[in-house]
Amino acid sequence: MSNRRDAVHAILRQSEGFRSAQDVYAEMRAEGAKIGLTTVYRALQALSDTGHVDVLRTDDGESVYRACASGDHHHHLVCRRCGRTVEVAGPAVERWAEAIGSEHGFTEITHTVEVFGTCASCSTAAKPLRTPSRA
Amino acid sequence: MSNRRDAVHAILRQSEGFRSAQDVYAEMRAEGAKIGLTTVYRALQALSDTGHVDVLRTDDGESVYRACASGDHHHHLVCRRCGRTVEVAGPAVERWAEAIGSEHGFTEITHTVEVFGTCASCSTAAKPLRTPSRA
DNA sequence: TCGATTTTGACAATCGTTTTCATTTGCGCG
DNA sequence: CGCGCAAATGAAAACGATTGTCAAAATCGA
Repeated sequence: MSNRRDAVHAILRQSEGFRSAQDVYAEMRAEGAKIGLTTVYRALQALSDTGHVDVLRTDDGESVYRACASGDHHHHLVCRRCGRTVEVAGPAVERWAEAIGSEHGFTEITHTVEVFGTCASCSTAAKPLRTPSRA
Repeated sequence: MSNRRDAVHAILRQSEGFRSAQDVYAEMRAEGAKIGLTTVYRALQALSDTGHVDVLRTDDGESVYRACASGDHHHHLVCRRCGRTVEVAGPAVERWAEAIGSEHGFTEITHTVEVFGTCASCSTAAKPLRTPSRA
Protein backbone atom coordinates (compact mmCIF):
# COMPACT_ATOMS: atom_id res chain seq x y z
CA MET A 1 0.00 0.00 0.00
CA SER A 2 3.04 2.11 0.03
CA ASN A 3 2.13 2.33 -3.59
CA ARG A 4 1.31 5.98 -3.13
CA ARG A 5 4.56 6.60 -1.44
CA ASP A 6 6.35 5.23 -4.47
CA ALA A 7 4.22 7.34 -6.75
CA VAL A 8 5.20 10.40 -4.82
CA HIS A 9 8.80 9.38 -4.93
CA ALA A 10 8.51 8.92 -8.67
CA ILE A 11 7.27 12.45 -9.14
CA LEU A 12 10.23 13.77 -7.27
CA ARG A 13 12.61 11.67 -9.30
CA GLN A 14 11.19 13.15 -12.47
CA SER A 15 11.78 16.64 -11.18
CA GLU A 16 14.82 18.73 -11.66
CA GLY A 17 14.64 20.64 -8.46
CA PHE A 18 12.80 20.96 -5.21
CA ARG A 19 9.05 20.65 -5.21
CA SER A 20 6.57 21.59 -2.57
CA ALA A 21 4.02 19.17 -1.21
CA GLN A 22 1.15 21.07 -2.72
CA ASP A 23 3.02 21.16 -5.96
CA VAL A 24 3.51 17.42 -6.03
CA TYR A 25 -0.09 16.92 -5.11
CA ALA A 26 -1.26 19.16 -7.93
CA GLU A 27 0.88 17.36 -10.46
CA MET A 28 -0.30 13.94 -9.40
CA ARG A 29 -3.86 15.10 -9.62
CA ALA A 30 -3.23 16.56 -13.05
CA GLU A 31 -1.87 13.21 -14.15
CA GLY A 32 -5.10 11.65 -13.04
CA ALA A 33 -3.73 9.97 -9.95
CA LYS A 34 -6.20 9.42 -7.17
CA ILE A 35 -4.50 10.61 -4.09
CA GLY A 36 -5.24 12.96 -1.25
CA LEU A 37 -3.21 15.87 -0.04
CA THR A 38 -2.89 14.17 3.31
CA THR A 39 -1.32 11.14 1.77
CA VAL A 40 1.14 13.23 -0.19
CA TYR A 41 2.23 14.89 3.00
CA ARG A 42 2.53 11.58 4.74
CA ALA A 43 4.50 10.08 1.89
CA LEU A 44 6.82 13.03 1.83
CA GLN A 45 7.41 12.79 5.54
CA ALA A 46 8.03 9.09 5.33
CA LEU A 47 10.46 9.54 2.48
CA SER A 48 12.37 12.21 4.31
CA ASP A 49 12.44 10.13 7.45
CA THR A 50 14.00 7.26 5.61
CA GLY A 51 16.40 9.62 3.94
CA HIS A 52 15.06 9.00 0.46
CA VAL A 53 14.44 12.65 -0.13
CA ASP A 54 15.95 15.87 1.08
CA VAL A 55 13.88 18.59 2.63
CA LEU A 56 14.51 22.24 3.06
CA ARG A 57 12.52 25.33 3.83
CA THR A 58 12.05 28.12 1.39
CA ASP A 59 12.24 31.67 2.63
CA ASP A 60 8.52 31.85 2.95
CA GLY A 61 8.38 28.85 5.20
CA GLU A 62 7.26 26.25 2.75
CA SER A 63 8.83 22.82 2.87
CA VAL A 64 10.22 21.61 -0.40
CA TYR A 65 11.41 18.13 -1.22
CA ARG A 66 13.76 16.53 -3.65
CA ALA A 67 14.86 13.01 -4.48
CA CYS A 68 18.58 13.15 -4.01
CA ALA A 69 21.09 10.98 -5.77
CA SER A 70 23.22 10.22 -2.79
CA GLY A 71 22.31 9.49 0.75
CA ASP A 72 25.50 11.11 1.84
CA HIS A 73 25.77 14.45 3.45
CA HIS A 74 25.72 17.13 0.81
CA HIS A 75 24.42 20.58 0.08
CA HIS A 76 22.53 22.21 -2.73
CA LEU A 77 23.06 24.88 -5.28
CA VAL A 78 19.56 25.90 -6.25
CA CYS A 79 18.49 28.11 -9.11
CA ARG A 80 16.10 30.60 -7.65
CA ARG A 81 14.45 31.04 -11.00
CA CYS A 82 13.75 27.54 -12.29
CA GLY A 83 14.50 25.52 -9.21
CA ARG A 84 17.09 23.38 -10.90
CA THR A 85 19.35 21.89 -8.30
CA VAL A 86 22.91 20.73 -8.25
CA GLU A 87 24.19 18.65 -5.40
CA VAL A 88 27.48 19.88 -4.14
CA ALA A 89 29.95 18.64 -1.60
CA GLY A 90 31.86 21.07 0.52
CA PRO A 91 34.50 19.42 2.64
CA ALA A 92 35.85 22.86 3.40
CA VAL A 93 32.55 23.98 4.81
CA GLU A 94 32.16 20.87 6.88
CA ARG A 95 35.52 21.46 8.43
CA TRP A 96 34.84 25.12 8.91
CA ALA A 97 31.62 24.40 10.74
CA GLU A 98 33.35 21.91 12.99
CA ALA A 99 36.19 24.28 13.66
CA ILE A 100 33.97 27.25 14.42
CA GLY A 101 31.90 25.13 16.71
CA SER A 102 34.64 23.65 18.82
CA GLU A 103 36.42 26.96 18.88
CA HIS A 104 33.48 28.25 20.89
CA GLY A 105 33.14 25.18 23.01
CA PHE A 106 30.20 23.76 21.14
CA THR A 107 29.77 20.07 20.60
CA GLU A 108 27.57 17.91 18.41
CA ILE A 109 27.89 20.35 15.57
CA THR A 110 25.46 20.22 12.71
CA HIS A 111 24.91 22.78 10.04
CA THR A 112 22.64 23.84 7.26
CA VAL A 113 24.07 25.28 4.10
CA GLU A 114 22.22 26.13 0.94
CA VAL A 115 23.47 28.17 -1.94
CA PHE A 116 21.09 30.02 -4.21
CA GLY A 117 21.76 31.64 -7.54
CA THR A 118 20.51 32.04 -11.05
CA CYS A 119 21.60 29.29 -13.38
CA ALA A 120 23.14 29.90 -16.78
CA SER A 121 20.03 29.09 -18.82
CA CYS A 122 17.88 31.30 -16.70
CA SER A 123 20.20 34.27 -16.74
CA THR A 124 20.40 34.22 -20.53
CA ALA A 125 16.73 33.43 -21.01
CA ALA A 126 14.89 35.97 -18.96
CA LYS A 127 16.81 38.86 -17.60
CA PRO A 128 14.48 41.48 -16.18
CA LEU A 129 17.03 41.97 -13.49
CA ARG A 130 19.48 44.28 -15.10
CA THR A 131 17.08 46.90 -16.35
CA PRO A 132 18.33 50.26 -15.24
CA SER A 133 15.41 52.46 -16.16
CA ARG A 134 17.32 55.44 -15.03
CA ALA A 135 20.64 56.96 -14.11
CA MET B 1 5.58 56.62 17.83
CA SER B 2 8.06 54.02 16.93
CA ASN B 3 8.01 53.61 20.64
CA ARG B 4 6.68 50.11 20.26
CA ARG B 5 9.26 49.31 17.70
CA ASP B 6 11.95 50.30 20.16
CA ALA B 7 10.31 48.30 22.86
CA VAL B 8 10.42 45.25 20.65
CA HIS B 9 14.00 45.94 19.80
CA ALA B 10 14.78 46.24 23.49
CA ILE B 11 13.37 42.82 24.19
CA LEU B 12 15.57 41.35 21.54
CA ARG B 13 18.60 43.11 22.90
CA GLN B 14 17.94 41.60 26.30
CA SER B 15 17.85 38.16 24.81
CA GLU B 16 20.74 35.83 24.38
CA GLY B 17 19.48 34.07 21.32
CA PHE B 18 16.79 34.06 18.72
CA ARG B 19 13.22 34.70 19.75
CA SER B 20 10.02 34.13 17.87
CA ALA B 21 7.46 36.84 17.29
CA GLN B 22 4.92 35.14 19.51
CA ASP B 23 7.58 34.71 22.10
CA VAL B 24 8.45 38.39 22.11
CA TYR B 25 4.79 39.26 22.23
CA ALA B 26 4.21 36.98 25.20
CA GLU B 27 7.13 38.44 27.09
CA MET B 28 6.04 42.00 26.49
CA ARG B 29 2.57 41.15 27.63
CA ALA B 30 3.97 39.44 30.71
CA GLU B 31 5.91 42.58 31.51
CA GLY B 32 2.69 44.50 31.37
CA ALA B 33 3.32 46.19 28.07
CA LYS B 34 0.24 47.07 26.12
CA ILE B 35 0.91 45.95 22.62
CA GLY B 36 -0.81 43.84 20.02
CA LEU B 37 0.51 40.84 18.22
CA THR B 38 0.08 42.63 14.93
CA THR B 39 2.29 45.44 16.06
CA VAL B 40 4.98 43.07 17.23
CA TYR B 41 5.03 41.47 13.82
CA ARG B 42 5.17 44.83 12.15
CA ALA B 43 7.97 46.01 14.39
CA LEU B 44 9.92 42.86 13.75
CA GLN B 45 9.51 43.23 10.03
CA ALA B 46 10.53 46.85 10.15
CA LEU B 47 13.57 46.02 12.20
CA SER B 48 14.65 43.28 9.87
CA ASP B 49 14.07 45.53 6.88
CA THR B 50 16.34 48.14 8.31
CA GLY B 51 18.84 45.46 9.19
CA HIS B 52 18.56 46.02 12.91
CA VAL B 53 17.76 42.43 13.55
CA ASP B 54 18.54 39.15 11.90
CA VAL B 55 15.89 36.68 10.92
CA LEU B 56 16.04 33.00 10.29
CA ARG B 57 13.64 30.11 10.10
CA THR B 58 13.60 27.29 12.56
CA ASP B 59 13.15 23.77 11.35
CA ASP B 60 9.49 23.94 12.06
CA GLY B 61 9.00 26.99 9.91
CA GLU B 62 8.81 29.63 12.57
CA SER B 63 10.60 32.91 12.03
CA VAL B 64 12.95 33.89 14.81
CA TYR B 65 14.63 37.21 15.32
CA ARG B 66 17.70 38.48 17.03
CA ALA B 67 19.32 41.83 17.59
CA CYS B 68 22.70 41.42 16.01
CA ALA B 69 25.81 43.29 16.92
CA SER B 70 26.95 43.98 13.42
CA GLY B 71 25.05 44.89 10.34
CA ASP B 72 27.58 43.07 8.26
CA HIS B 73 27.06 39.76 6.64
CA HIS B 74 27.65 37.04 9.15
CA HIS B 75 26.40 33.68 10.26
CA HIS B 76 25.39 32.12 13.53
CA LEU B 77 26.48 29.39 15.79
CA VAL B 78 23.41 28.55 17.79
CA CYS B 79 23.15 26.36 20.86
CA ARG B 80 20.29 24.05 20.23
CA ARG B 81 19.78 23.61 23.93
CA CYS B 82 19.67 27.12 25.34
CA GLY B 83 19.52 29.16 22.17
CA ARG B 84 22.61 31.13 22.97
CA THR B 85 24.04 32.53 19.78
CA VAL B 86 27.49 33.47 18.65
CA GLU B 87 27.99 35.52 15.55
CA VAL B 88 30.66 34.13 13.34
CA ALA B 89 32.30 35.25 10.17
CA GLY B 90 33.34 32.75 7.57
CA PRO B 91 35.24 34.28 4.72
CA ALA B 92 36.13 30.79 3.61
CA VAL B 93 32.50 29.86 3.30
CA GLU B 94 31.65 33.00 1.41
CA ARG B 95 34.35 32.23 -1.08
CA TRP B 96 33.34 28.62 -1.31
CA ALA B 97 29.77 29.52 -2.09
CA GLU B 98 30.84 31.94 -4.80
CA ALA B 99 33.21 29.41 -6.26
CA ILE B 100 30.71 26.57 -6.27
CA GLY B 101 28.15 28.81 -7.87
CA SER B 102 30.19 30.16 -10.72
CA GLU B 103 31.68 26.75 -11.26
CA HIS B 104 28.21 25.64 -12.26
CA GLY B 105 27.40 28.75 -14.22
CA PHE B 106 25.25 30.31 -11.54
CA THR B 107 25.20 34.03 -10.94
CA GLU B 108 23.92 36.30 -8.22
CA ILE B 109 24.97 33.83 -5.59
CA THR B 110 23.54 34.08 -2.11
CA HIS B 111 23.70 31.53 0.64
CA THR B 112 22.33 30.59 3.98
CA VAL B 113 24.57 29.06 6.58
CA GLU B 114 23.73 28.27 10.14
CA VAL B 115 25.67 26.12 12.53
CA PHE B 116 24.01 24.38 15.42
CA GLY B 117 25.57 22.69 18.38
CA THR B 118 25.45 22.31 22.11
CA CYS B 119 27.36 24.97 23.98
CA ALA B 120 29.81 24.27 26.74
CA SER B 121 27.53 25.24 29.63
CA CYS B 122 24.74 23.16 28.31
CA SER B 123 26.79 20.08 27.70
CA THR B 124 28.17 20.15 31.24
CA ALA B 125 24.92 21.19 32.86
CA ALA B 126 22.47 18.71 31.49
CA LYS B 127 24.16 15.65 30.23
CA PRO B 128 21.58 13.08 29.39
CA LEU B 129 23.74 12.32 26.44
CA ARG B 130 26.70 10.55 27.85
CA THR B 131 25.19 8.78 30.81
CA PRO B 132 26.42 5.22 30.83
CA SER B 133 24.18 3.67 33.43
CA ARG B 134 26.77 0.97 33.41
CA ALA B 135 26.31 -2.42 31.99
C1' DT C 1 -8.13 73.18 18.70
C1' DC C 2 -9.04 71.03 14.01
C1' DG C 3 -7.94 68.03 10.64
C1' DA C 4 -4.77 65.11 8.26
C1' DT C 5 -1.64 61.33 8.66
C1' DT C 6 0.37 57.57 10.86
C1' DT C 7 0.21 53.94 14.14
C1' DT C 8 -2.07 50.68 16.63
C1' DG C 9 -4.50 46.49 17.69
C1' DA C 10 -8.69 43.39 17.83
C1' DC C 11 -10.28 40.31 14.80
C1' DA C 12 -10.88 37.89 10.53
C1' DA C 13 -8.66 35.83 6.69
C1' DT C 14 -4.78 33.02 4.64
C1' DC C 15 -2.06 29.30 3.88
C1' DG C 16 0.72 25.40 4.55
C1' DT C 17 0.62 21.58 7.38
C1' DT C 18 -1.31 18.27 10.78
C1' DT C 19 -4.90 15.79 13.03
C1' DT C 20 -9.11 13.41 13.28
C1' DC C 21 -11.85 9.79 12.16
C1' DA C 22 -14.55 6.92 9.46
C1' DT C 23 -13.77 4.06 5.52
C1' DT C 24 -11.09 1.16 2.53
C1' DT C 25 -7.56 -2.06 1.48
C1' DG C 26 -4.22 -5.75 2.10
C1' DC C 27 -3.42 -9.91 4.09
C1' DG C 28 -2.92 -13.84 7.23
C1' DC C 29 -5.72 -17.31 9.25
C1' DG C 30 -9.26 -20.54 10.15
C1' DC D 1 -13.72 -18.35 0.80
C1' DG D 2 -14.92 -15.41 4.49
C1' DC D 3 -13.45 -12.86 8.78
C1' DG D 4 -11.19 -9.56 11.15
C1' DC D 5 -7.33 -6.89 12.26
C1' DA D 6 -4.06 -3.40 11.34
C1' DA D 7 -2.12 -0.25 8.28
C1' DA D 8 -3.25 3.10 4.73
C1' DT D 9 -6.14 6.51 2.83
C1' DG D 10 -8.45 10.91 2.26
C1' DA D 11 -12.10 14.44 3.20
C1' DA D 12 -12.75 17.70 6.18
C1' DA D 13 -11.82 20.03 10.48
C1' DA D 14 -8.24 21.77 13.35
C1' DC D 15 -4.02 24.34 13.91
C1' DG D 16 -0.57 27.77 14.30
C1' DA D 17 2.08 31.29 12.40
C1' DT D 18 1.63 35.24 9.75
C1' DT D 19 -0.86 38.85 7.17
C1' DG D 20 -4.70 41.79 5.95
C1' DT D 21 -8.60 44.74 7.29
C1' DC D 22 -10.40 48.58 9.21
C1' DA D 23 -11.93 51.57 12.64
C1' DA D 24 -10.24 53.82 16.84
C1' DA D 25 -6.39 56.36 18.96
C1' DA D 26 -2.17 58.91 19.09
C1' DT D 27 0.69 62.53 16.92
C1' DC D 28 1.83 66.40 14.32
C1' DG D 29 1.39 70.77 11.90
C1' DA D 30 -0.99 74.82 11.17
